[in-house]
This record gives sequence, structure tokens and C-alpha cells, in this order.
Amino acid sequence: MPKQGSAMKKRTVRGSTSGRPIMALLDLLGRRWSLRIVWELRDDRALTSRALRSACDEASPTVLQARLSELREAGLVELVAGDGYRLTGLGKELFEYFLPLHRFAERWSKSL
Amino acid sequence: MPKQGSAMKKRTVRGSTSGRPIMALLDLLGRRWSLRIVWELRDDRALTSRALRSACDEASPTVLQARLSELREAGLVELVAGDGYRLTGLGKELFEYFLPLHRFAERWSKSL
DNA sequence: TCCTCTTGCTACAATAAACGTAGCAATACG
DNA sequence: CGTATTGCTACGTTTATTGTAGCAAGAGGA
Repeated sequence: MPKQGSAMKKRTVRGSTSGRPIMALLDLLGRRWSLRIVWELRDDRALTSRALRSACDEASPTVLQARLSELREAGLVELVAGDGYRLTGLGKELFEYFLPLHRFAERWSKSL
Repeated sequence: MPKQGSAMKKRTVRGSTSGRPIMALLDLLGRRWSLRIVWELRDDRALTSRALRSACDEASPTVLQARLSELREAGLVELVAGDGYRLTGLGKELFEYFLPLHRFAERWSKSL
């Protein structure tokens, strides 16, 4: 049994056992910084862990690493040696659904 | 100054002051149960607070009320007397972007 | 080699968020 | 009056996130 650091616990995605993938996905994306990370890696951007941290308002590296581990395990993000973190094919596909969300956000903020 | 119960603190959406609506939206939706709530209220469904709680795996009413307050303040959810919680026009519009996400989740789970 | 820099990643104590149980006030029945 | 349901909150415990610091490994350069 491998030793577990504080950042590599709780790998299970809530709802992943229910046979309802959407629940697992909503849970994964509903964790702090998940959506933001995918957003920051848009347009084939490759960011190092520290560049990503800067992009995410200097969020704590502890959570970021946790989210990155989860996203990598989920096959949405990958770490390319000498390059940085980037979206996988599946991750890019997921991001496609964020574009209209961006436009929606503009309209939404005006309606407040 | 009105009294504040434990469930009505922290109304500020992170990033809402940055002038980047997408950040505020990602933050709001990135809180636990936010995405799920919108999901459960899909298809013009109206759910009472307790029905919604059942739909959300009996999540704690404390968070659910907090999320509902935030989503209502954001104009995405409304409470119709004698009917229950439901998506507003804006909320329904937001949900439209979740439909492809549903199909994506199916493919995603198979790729794991 | 040694020094310096950057990388990905982790420890750890403190704070904030979420959980679970219980229950209140208001409303609507009978 | 009882009873049941509604939206919502109190509160003590557990879990997640934060912030600061730093480690080990790798890539140069001197």
C-alpha cells in the first residue's frame, strides 16, 4: 500500500457508483477551481503548474494539485513533460461547451 | 443592520469585482450542489425544498438553502409560492448548455 | 563539479465550507 | 384544535480549502 500524502486522498468522484455519469461529472466539475482550470487551459494553452496558479488568482497549490490529479485521472487534462498542463482531446471537447457559457455570462451579468 | 443567520453569509461571488462575468459565473457554479440543483430543475420542473433535497442525495439543507439563495440572487432560480423552486428564463437558458454536457458525460464515462 | 533556477509536488497549521440532526414559524388542511 | 407540509435556520462535527513554506529532481551555466 502506497503512502498517501494529504493531496492524494479522496479520489472517488461522488456519484460515480450510481451509474449516472452526469452526476459524476457534475460533482467533479463542481469542486473548487475545476471549472476555472479547464477555462484557463482553453485554446490549446499549455501552462506550468505555477503559471496555472498565477492564472487562478494565486490559489493554493494544494487544491490545484488535487484538482489537477482528479482532472488527469478523469482524462480531461494531461501533463506533457517540458511543456506543462493541457487539455486532452476529451478535455477540449468538454471546453467546447464552455464557449456559449462565456457569452451567457456576459448577458447574465448585465441582467443583474 | 439585519441579523445574519449562518446560512446567509458570504453573498459575494468571487471574481465578481474583476469585471469578468465568466469568472463570477464559474465561481458560482463551482460551488457544491450548484450545478446539480440546476440539473435537477431541468425541464421546467418545480421542486419543493425537500423534494429538491431528495433529488440531491439528501444533501444537507444548510448548503442547499445557501446555494438556492445564491442562485435566486443571481436570477437563475426562483421560488414560486405554492409550487416550489424552478428555473427562471435565464436559468433555463443556462441549462441549455448542460444538455450537450449530458451526452458528453456518457461518452466520457465510457472512456474511463 | 557547484551554483542557480525552474519544474511538479507536498507538509502542516489555520480557516472556511459542508454535513447531519434537530427543530422553529408559518401555512393549510381536517 | 391536531396534524402535516412548507421554507428555512441552529449548531456541533467533519471535511475541504487556504496560505506559507519547502523538498527533490531536472536543466542549464560557470
